[in-house]
Amino acid sequence: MLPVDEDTLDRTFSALAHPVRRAILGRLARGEVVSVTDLAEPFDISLVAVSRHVGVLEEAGLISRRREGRVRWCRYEEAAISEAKDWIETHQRYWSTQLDALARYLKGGE
Amino acid sequence: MLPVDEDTLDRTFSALAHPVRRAILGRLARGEVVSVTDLAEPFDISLVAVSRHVGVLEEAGLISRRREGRVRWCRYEEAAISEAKDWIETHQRYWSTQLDALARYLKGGE
DNA sequence: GCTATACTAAACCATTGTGTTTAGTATTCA
DNA sequence: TGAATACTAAACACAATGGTTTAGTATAGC
Repeated sequence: MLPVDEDTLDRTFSALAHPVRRAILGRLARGEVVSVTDLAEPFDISLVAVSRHVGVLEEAGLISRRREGRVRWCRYEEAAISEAKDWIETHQRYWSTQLDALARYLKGGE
Repeated sequence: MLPVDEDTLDRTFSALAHPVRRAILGRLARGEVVSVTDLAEPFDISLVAVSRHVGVLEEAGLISRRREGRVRWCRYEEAAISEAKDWIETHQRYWSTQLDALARYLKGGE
């Protein structure tokens, strides 16, 4: 696994740390390609606020936007979130290894 | 999988969004049980600042602290990060499903 | 060309985050 | 008991976040 830039992880985890952004990302992750206006519809905040959340997700590389006339079509990009998952899994793996070693020790194995 | 509280995810992802906290968590995830002073040693920031980072990790449930005399021993808690990973995997799963459906469609399957 | 639509930019405000230094509280050790 | 150690709390400064409203830009449709 390639080492991931710390700033990239900062941006990715920060982007995931807001419920509106998680909801937007969750919708896009289903494969929908959606305009900013449509993305904003379920929320009680202004379109401006949603537009900025979308910007944060794009900055983090979690989504991309394609311009078509007046509309910006948003779609999911898988690479960034995979890096976040990889970070978590790496540390879970250390943890599991440690637990396994403890289990073997307690069982009297080597 | 149990639905996870949004606030919990907010706290978990926020906690993971700082490089010092990821480094601390990474160390503890290896199974080490470490005092706050020892955790602070590699960093160029004050012990006070590190103590607060540790507090953020504990608030998020990612670690726990046990008091023993003057020393607070910190250790990894696996539950919280698993929930974060579950959130990511759930959305990746939707995405994969979608990709699979597309692949089947393109191949002319049903 | 004029108006409506779909945004984004800018300015503002309140809150939170992250660092600092200084104090305060336990606990240990001489 | 008195000094050193291992923190945590409190107060401060400053930047970033997340919301608002108001403008501004570009496109679409009449």
